[in-house]
Amino acid sequence: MEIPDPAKERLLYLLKLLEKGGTLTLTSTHIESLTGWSRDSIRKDISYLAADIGSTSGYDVFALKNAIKKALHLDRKRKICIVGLGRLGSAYLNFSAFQYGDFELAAGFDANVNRVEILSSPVPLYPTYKMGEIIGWFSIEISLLCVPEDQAQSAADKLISAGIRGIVNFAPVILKAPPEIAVRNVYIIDDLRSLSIRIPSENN
Amino acid sequence: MEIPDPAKERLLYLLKLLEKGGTLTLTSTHIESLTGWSRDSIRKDISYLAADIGSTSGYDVFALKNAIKKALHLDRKRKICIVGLGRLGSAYLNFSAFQYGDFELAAGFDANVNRVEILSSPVPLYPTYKMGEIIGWFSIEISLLCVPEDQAQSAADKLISAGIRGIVNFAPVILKAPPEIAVRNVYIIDDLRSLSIRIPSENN
DNA sequence: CCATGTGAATGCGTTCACAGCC
DNA sequence: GGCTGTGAACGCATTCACATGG
Repeated sequence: MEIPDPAKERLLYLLKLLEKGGTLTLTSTHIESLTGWSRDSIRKDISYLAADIGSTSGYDVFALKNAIKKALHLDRKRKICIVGLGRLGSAYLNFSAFQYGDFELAAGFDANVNRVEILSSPVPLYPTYKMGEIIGWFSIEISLLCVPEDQAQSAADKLISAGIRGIVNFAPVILKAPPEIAVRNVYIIDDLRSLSIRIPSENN
Repeated sequence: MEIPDPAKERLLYLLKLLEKGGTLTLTSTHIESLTGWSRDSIRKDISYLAADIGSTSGYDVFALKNAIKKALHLDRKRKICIVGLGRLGSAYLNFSAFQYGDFELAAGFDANVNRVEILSSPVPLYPTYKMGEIIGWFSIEISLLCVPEDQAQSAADKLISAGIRGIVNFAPVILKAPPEIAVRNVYIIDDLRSLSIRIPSENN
């Protein structure tokens, strides 16, 4: 059974919830109170997993986590890299979740050779022109794009021709990329707008 | 006519696109090539705006921008604040888009009184215990929540009882909040996962 | 009563198809 | 041919309703 996209997003959020909460078992009613989604849709979503995780007394959290990870293909480590080692990029170099989590930071890139040599980092750093070989060599799938606005598109182009599959874009631009490349924009103004349209009010 | 949620999200993205591109006029076919959405749904989305912006030769970009802003209630400034003035929070204090854009930074808060007094900032800073009065006084609608993980929930509780309407949460926790409070989580691991499930592949 | 799971029914968002216009 | 705009048709996601089990 193909999982509908909205259901995938909910399952992703549910996974996050399960990873935090300390309980061993959880019912759809309980999840409803935590998320606001209907019991029915929660049961349906979980049923898409086609795994044997529910009993008459709720879901086994451990089994449910694994089933979601498996169904959404989050059950293997993926390699990532950082392009642009300014303030933001170099901060992510030492982000602890990239050292023990499911996303393994494999390399950092910057056009400034000097910066590449001077920065201390737990992973190897390279000048930008080595992106092509390194990304293929390490099988890097996703890149954080942390370069200044005016360099974002050209850096993205290099990443794409190097074979990247996904980009987390921190620059306030809309990247042009072929549809098979997954792009996600992280920019505070977008978030504020998205929140604004969800805030109900007298005059809104 | 009530605008469907998915259409709202597309319109928000379209607005961003319009604000970047320098053209004066745009057709649905052109937007299709920029976004990958179908011409049909684009026309339908825009028709929800019920504004007179399309002609036989495409849409007037200026009128379209205004119509989207109006329909999504983005046609007025909203006040925001920052809670937690560590690395991230204090960086946003001086973020230029908060000085000329549609979101006006009105205040910053931190539990550490010393930090509140020492930091230089273009907006007034207050100790946390003043949140209640200040948020009401300035009609602040949205807060950036930049405190450490273990303080996120209690800070959120204070914001909510002070009357905040939306929260951009940078902490890697799931905030408990009543449904009428809009919450948006900004956390890189979530973005990476969301990208991962959209990356097609042989073994995915 | 509580729970999961699932086919069937509902309802909503997208797509279609065509009218109207340049 | 190009374009917008829109009711109608379609298809998919959610909800319902009920079977099954403790």
